Amino acid sequence: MRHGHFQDLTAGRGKRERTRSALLDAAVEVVAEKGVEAAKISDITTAAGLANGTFYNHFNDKDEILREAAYGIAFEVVRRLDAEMEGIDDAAIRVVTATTRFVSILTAERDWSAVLLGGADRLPDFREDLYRYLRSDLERGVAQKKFDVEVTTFLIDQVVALIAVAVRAQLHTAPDPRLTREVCGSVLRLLGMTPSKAARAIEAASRQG
Amino acid sequence: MRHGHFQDLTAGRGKRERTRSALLDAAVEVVAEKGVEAAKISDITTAAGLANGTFYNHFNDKDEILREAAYGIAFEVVRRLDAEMEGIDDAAIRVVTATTRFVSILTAERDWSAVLLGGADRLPDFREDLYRYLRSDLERGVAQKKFDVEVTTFLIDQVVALIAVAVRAQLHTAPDPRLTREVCGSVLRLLGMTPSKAARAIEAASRQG
Amino acid sequence: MRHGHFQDLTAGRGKRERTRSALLDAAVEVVAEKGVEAAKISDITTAAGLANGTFYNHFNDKDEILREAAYGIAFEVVRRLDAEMEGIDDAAIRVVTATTRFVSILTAERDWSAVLLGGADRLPDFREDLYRYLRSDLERGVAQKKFDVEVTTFLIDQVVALIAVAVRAQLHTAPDPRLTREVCGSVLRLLGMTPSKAARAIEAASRQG
Amino acid sequence: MRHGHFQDLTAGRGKRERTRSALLDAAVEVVAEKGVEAAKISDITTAAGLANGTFYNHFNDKDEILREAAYGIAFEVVRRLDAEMEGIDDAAIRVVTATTRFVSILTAERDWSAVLLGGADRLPDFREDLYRYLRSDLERGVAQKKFDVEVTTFLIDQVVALIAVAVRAQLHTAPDPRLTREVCGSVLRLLGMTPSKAARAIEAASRQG
DNA sequence: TATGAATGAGTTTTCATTCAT
DNA sequence: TATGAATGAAAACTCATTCAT
Repeated sequence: MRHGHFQDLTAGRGKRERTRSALLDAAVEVVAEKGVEAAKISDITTAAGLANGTFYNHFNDKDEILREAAYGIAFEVVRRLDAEMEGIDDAAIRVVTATTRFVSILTAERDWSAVLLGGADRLPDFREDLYRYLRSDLERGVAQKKFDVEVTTFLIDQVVALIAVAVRAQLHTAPDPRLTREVCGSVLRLLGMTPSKAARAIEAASRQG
Repeated sequence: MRHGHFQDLTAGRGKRERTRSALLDAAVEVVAEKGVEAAKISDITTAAGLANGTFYNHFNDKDEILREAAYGIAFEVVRRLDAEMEGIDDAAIRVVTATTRFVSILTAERDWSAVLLGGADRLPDFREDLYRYLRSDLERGVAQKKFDVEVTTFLIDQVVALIAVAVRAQLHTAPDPRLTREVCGSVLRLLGMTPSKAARAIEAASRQG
Repeated sequence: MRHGHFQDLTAGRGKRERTRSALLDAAVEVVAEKGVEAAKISDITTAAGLANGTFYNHFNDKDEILREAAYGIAFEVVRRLDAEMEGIDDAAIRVVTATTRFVSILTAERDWSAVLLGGADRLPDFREDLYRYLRSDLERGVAQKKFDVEVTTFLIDQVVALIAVAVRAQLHTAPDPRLTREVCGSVLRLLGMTPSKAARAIEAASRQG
Repeated sequence: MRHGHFQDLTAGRGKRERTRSALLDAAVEVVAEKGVEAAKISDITTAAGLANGTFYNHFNDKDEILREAAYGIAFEVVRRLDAEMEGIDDAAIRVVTATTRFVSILTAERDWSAVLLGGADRLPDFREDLYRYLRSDLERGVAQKKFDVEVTTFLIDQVVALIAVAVRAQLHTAPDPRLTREVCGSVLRLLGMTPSKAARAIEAASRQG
């Protein structure tokens, strides 16, 4: 363990908080490396440089720590996204920006993807937040006559799946902006834009970002 | 355990084959119920009505039986698909038909999805087959000027992800043809068709099917 | 482990039953030696000459094996008692005989006491049987005008407590028939007999036994 | 934790003493609730509203605190008993009074029983005191020709066992003076009094008390 | 081949005890 | 002295795998 998002959050805080964060960061690291199922409690404590039993001073079981890790990461991702979205009015550009940024965050913080993907069903409320968020952008696009679709949960599922493909594709290789750009095009076309309009929106977004 | 695909395949055959099939069917059933990781060897033998140790007369470990189950199922899915695709020339209609049929097979045989989804990376060669297959249809569509995209593996990843969304959406509910139809539209738009052309292609495909 | 009651019971039976019995006998032995709380699962399997995990092929936890051991022993004690009580009509002699025999069984099979005493509350139904049994003898004594008490559950509690004192007293020393005889007197006096009548009844019982 | 016997004892004293008492009271409470074996050190400190490690500033282990708690309680019980016994000459009335009072103390201070019963073998010297005490009353009864028994340790074991039955019977229900009275009769009969004389002694004792 | 009991390494989990603050 | 987080030995429990029948 070197540092980690959770330890950053609790840097000045009490010892308990810092140990807890060390465990959370270690969990993220271990899950990224070995997968959710293969991650043992002892892997986590070892990665955190702590004794085995210490785990149980802070969490009841693997599920609990993973849920919390996933939630913390999700929260941070949203926080970073939010910052970039402010002031963007055009729905297409919003979608492109969000997608691009999302993928870029997850390819920068590689370990996060495994926890987020592996813990998707651990985060029903986060999922709801994310979906509300996306839904508002999609509806804005429909209102702006940019998108030609009916906005349903099922549609959002599809958008999310496309973005996940982009994340996964860059998970084990160097980040490749072209893939991200491609998937932005895919999302826009999925939402009913023609290939050419989609391409133009991406162009506009990249100028603006 | 009642019957199962693998037992159908080996109905008249020798005892060894039939036992083996019972294990494969049981594995599919158990994985569908509890997931790949939670499925224990003993769950499989129990579901098959066999003794614990019998497993090792046929397979070396869980991975092996799952790979084989996934492969057998994948093979059967392709077989059924192939039958329906013959004689269809229009790429858009081919894609719609394949998608529709694929989803319909997996929603009919519910247990198959879990094995296929959970065993995706266990089937590198099947994946290749599937991708070659899809690729030819997509390229045909580009040649026919129906699709306006560059056909890459990454694009196929996206198409597959959309189809998977449709399967997953119907996994725990009654099958809903509207969802399947919707996802067909999504795929066609993803491939660069306009919403209206996509809708028309779906219409045409459903008349033809 | 040498032999043991439970292994005697399952001598000719299948392997599963015999292993199970070995565990039960080992549990009795270990509990007698270290007490209920200090007895570890691994002590039991070691005493039985089995691997650790084997325990869980037969019982879910310590409580379960102890409950079963206590029940089996209780059953056997009752069986042996029953044999000796047949044909005795005089209630006082019945009580003396039962007490004497009970104490003698438990001092002969030393290990049984710990399990029976330690598992008393694990055996609600056995307790009920035992109480019904005692109650009938006490009521018989009242009907015969030998005993001058009101027969209540609370009274039986007291009789049982006196007998337990006799068992405990001989648990860690050589059996001493005088103690048993003494406690028989105590029980009869408790039940309202005069010291001299009580003494005579004991005399009579010992002639008869 | 509200108050407790040990805190009463050290009310005005220094902090160290008061903390120590809080632990003792907590130990009594916890043992009453969960039993000796199940009581964890951390249960005790938690019940005392203290930190985990504080325990070791005062006691070395669970055994030590329980021994001390049992001793303190035993001491207090004897103190209260003594007060009531003064000036009673008749041995039968002494026994009835002691029994009645003892049971009434333990049913009033419910938590004490568990510690006393569970810690019986932790208190060899207290046991000796108690036995000397009882022995002198029994011998007095024999000298007064009230009791018709040989006074042995084994006999005292039996008397104590009967009293314990009365305590236990009222442990989880509301106190019931009839049970106590009943057990007084049992003790007197055990000691060789006839039922009618025993009844009269109890009558006399209750008039006197 | 099928059986299913036994195995024991691998993990989880508990909790008395230590120790820096 | 009090704190309470960390420790790690010890115990419980799981389950893939072996093997005698």
